[in-house]
Amino acid sequence: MIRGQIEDQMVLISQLYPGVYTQVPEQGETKARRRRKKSKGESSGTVAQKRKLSTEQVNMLELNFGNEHKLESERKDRLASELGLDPRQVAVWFQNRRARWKSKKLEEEYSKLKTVHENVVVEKCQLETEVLKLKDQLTEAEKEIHRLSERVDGVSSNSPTSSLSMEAMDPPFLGGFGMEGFDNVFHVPESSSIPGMEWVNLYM
DNA sequence: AAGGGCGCGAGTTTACATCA
DNA sequence: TTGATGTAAACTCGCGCCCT
Repeated sequence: MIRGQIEDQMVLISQLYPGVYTQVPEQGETKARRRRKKSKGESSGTVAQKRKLSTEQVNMLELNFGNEHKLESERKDRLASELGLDPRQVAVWFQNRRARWKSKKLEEEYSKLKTVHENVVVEKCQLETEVLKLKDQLTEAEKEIHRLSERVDGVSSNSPTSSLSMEAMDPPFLGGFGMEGFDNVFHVPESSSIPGMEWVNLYM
């Protein structure tokens, strides 16, 4: 069916352009055309080749391209004869089509990476906010611990346990050690708890 | 190893269509 | 009508691979 339409079109084209695709009409043209550089195979009498493949030709080529992007010479010759084209035209079409395909792929890839990057940036902001929040909580916890230890000292200043100083009670990662170096790694999800740090959760 | 033929990718040129 | 712009077809160049 499509094959029949293509053949009809080929007949029409061959009537319009005797010497199919190797010449363009020189007289009575509706538009002035720039002269094309001669290709290797062109004889001195011929000028440019006909441009724009027909819809059917393109459809058939697209169908073939969909099956396989590479073009073996046997398939090229078969396609060329089926479509009434020069094998060289088929080869060129496939080359250009591969280039377009690659370009489109790159665009898609770029678009995906851009989306991923945007998501990562948002996540980074959320994590930074979380870190700030946790720092605040930590500061509050330190203050609370300080208040409690002062109360304990005041009540039993003479008891044997009174030697329990603030420094001794502090977890090693608090106070003197500071948190500056852990900005990027100290992330505690809101819903989770850390073994051995349950006391922190009391203040959350 | 050398060199010729061939196909391919990348980049460019050319012809044409479309639109403001 | 015309110039700008986009796109497809064709071209050029350089490279790698294969064969002799």
